[in-house]
Amino acid sequence: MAKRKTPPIGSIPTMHDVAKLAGVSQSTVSRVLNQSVTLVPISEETRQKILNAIRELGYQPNMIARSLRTQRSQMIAVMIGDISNAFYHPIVRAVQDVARAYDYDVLISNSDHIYENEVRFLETVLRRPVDGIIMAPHRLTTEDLDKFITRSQIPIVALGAQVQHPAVDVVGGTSEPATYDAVMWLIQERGHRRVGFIGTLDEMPPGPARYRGYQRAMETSGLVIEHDFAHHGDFTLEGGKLAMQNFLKQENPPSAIFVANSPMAIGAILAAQAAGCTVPGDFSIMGFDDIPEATIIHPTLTTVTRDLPNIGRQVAEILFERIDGRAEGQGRFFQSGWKLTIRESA
Amino acid sequence: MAKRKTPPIGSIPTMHDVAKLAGVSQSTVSRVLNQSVTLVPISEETRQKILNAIRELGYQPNMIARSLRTQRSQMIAVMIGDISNAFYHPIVRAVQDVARAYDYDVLISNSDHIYENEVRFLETVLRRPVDGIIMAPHRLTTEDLDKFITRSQIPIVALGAQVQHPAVDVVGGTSEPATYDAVMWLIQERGHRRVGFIGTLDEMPPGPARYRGYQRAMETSGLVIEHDFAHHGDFTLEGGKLAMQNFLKQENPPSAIFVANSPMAIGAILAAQAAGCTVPGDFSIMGFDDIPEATIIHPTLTTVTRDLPNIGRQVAEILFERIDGRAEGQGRFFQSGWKLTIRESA
DNA sequence: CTGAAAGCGCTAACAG
DNA sequence: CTGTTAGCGCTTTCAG
Repeated sequence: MAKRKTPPIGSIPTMHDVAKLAGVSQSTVSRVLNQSVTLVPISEETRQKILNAIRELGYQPNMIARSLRTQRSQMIAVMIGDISNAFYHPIVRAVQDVARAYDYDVLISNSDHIYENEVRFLETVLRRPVDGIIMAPHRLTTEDLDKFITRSQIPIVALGAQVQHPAVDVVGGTSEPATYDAVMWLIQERGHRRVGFIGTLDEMPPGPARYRGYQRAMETSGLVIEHDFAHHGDFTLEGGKLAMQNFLKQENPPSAIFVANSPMAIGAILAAQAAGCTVPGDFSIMGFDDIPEATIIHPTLTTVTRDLPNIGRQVAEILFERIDGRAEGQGRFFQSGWKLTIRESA
Repeated sequence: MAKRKTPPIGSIPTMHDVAKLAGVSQSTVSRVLNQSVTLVPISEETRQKILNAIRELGYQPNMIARSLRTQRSQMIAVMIGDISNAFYHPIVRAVQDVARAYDYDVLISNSDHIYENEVRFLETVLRRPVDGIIMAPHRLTTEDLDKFITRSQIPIVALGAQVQHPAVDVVGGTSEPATYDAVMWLIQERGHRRVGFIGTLDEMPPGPARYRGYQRAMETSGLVIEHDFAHHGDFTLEGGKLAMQNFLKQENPPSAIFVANSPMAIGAILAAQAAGCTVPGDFSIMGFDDIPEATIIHPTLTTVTRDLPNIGRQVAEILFERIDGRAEGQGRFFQSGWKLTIRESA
């Protein structure tokens, strides 16, 4: 009696099937597939027999079984804040490219900046162990992260310096200094004295860091932040509109507004124009991150520009350094660069 | 001698650890976790002991081991054409929401419309068996798909009617009729006699279907498609600019242009304006799919509008019907609805 | 009501 | 150079 039935048509062949067809043992098949790992040589003859059998059956190794055995999943997880925000697109694309080069698959998750979703993401990667994590946490506390890290040991790279944990690598730290630069430029190059701010005023990153950069630039320049100079915005285009509408109601609004991200900056321009104001005539407006919409809007948007594809590559390479054991110990910090892209809106 | 060492700090607990702590066998733990499956009742006392142990250890079942055993991965894969194209965002978001409700994870992959990437995606889901696939194939041949399907048995739902396979469910079929409607509107409501077209003229979907809709509307109206009325565009904003530049060079260009997707339509508007032309004054321009950029551009873009979140939900629900065995047999076809969103550009 | 045992497909010692 | 064997963590008969 056969040990194993002929596999039903359409069922996926296993290593066993390959071994049977090639007339060798299953472990020999495994060896030729992982030749790099084993130092043991294999006779060219059996190698060919096995390779032929593999081709004939169209065999593909089952990653699930392999993962269970090796305790590696060949998969990394990425949590982004908002799939609609073009800021993330070049980053995701770059991460996928790097992962592909390392022969890894990518599990993408979208948090929509909601705390429950961020926690759920952590639970997911605990149940479905991935080999590494890239995330842009907005709501997660350092405590949540700490609880996760002591349980999981999975390397994490965070996008944005809001996270403070001795074990996680961080790429970011542009918010404060880049905002400072941008606001200084508005003041020194464009001669503004009354500069406003739209961004999160609550704890949600990267709100606070960008606000601090704004504050420092104003102070350095000896300018005061008047009572109504800063309005809250939720980092969406609609949020930018709402915030701008607050400025438009004011008696004596700022002449320039630094907006903490570009979708909001575009919303602000649209709201100003809807109210019959001109940009940059009545308001100079500056955004953060150079997304495609920045050149669709009229006037085109002046922005703080980071090299997003490069950040994506960096973040992924840093993660793979950990995964491959090329880096160990304390979490590292990488500051990414930026420049100002001057267009029409400021 | 202990059968199993105390798990090292930071290592993930297994069902075995839970069983030991609760003083029961591992299979009993499995039973309380899958209570719905088993019909066997479990004494409230052991149930509680086990639940407590689970809580104490913070145990989470290992999905990889479960998958190997059950031959189900609790994961679906989604292949989209272009992560930068806002068309996909509401769809991806809806799919994630539905998947979450079914307790599934989502593996997202970005093909960038490149044949090799699409093939690679198929290989990936063969090695890492997912329970279902949603894809927007652009370059894959029916033959590629057929080869895959006979090998894998994984249910597939395709977005867009370009795919013809007896086993795959399709959601789409709007391209031809919606384009027809849109072009008819340009002719009948706006009085255009000379209507042009930007889209793929090669085989790449959804180019041909939209071109056929355009053709039929022109014929029905007794209008001729002149030699230079249709230009090729690659479905990106830049591609739209290039195509428009061709029209701008012409002696006697069309007065209205139907553009096969909205990023290209925006590129066309930008190119026209850069050349000193006005929209809709010199050219009426109409796009396909209502993306956020449509209301950022000035003039705002008139589009064919599909209910994208609804399409995403539909596509996911159809897939889960297959996965759960609620649907069987022949691939089904679902036509999604559309309407015209009239704005300023046409 | 609960435990023992088999086995999903694979890798990695350990023997030859 | 190659085969045998023991699990990875889990579900699911099969016995009690």
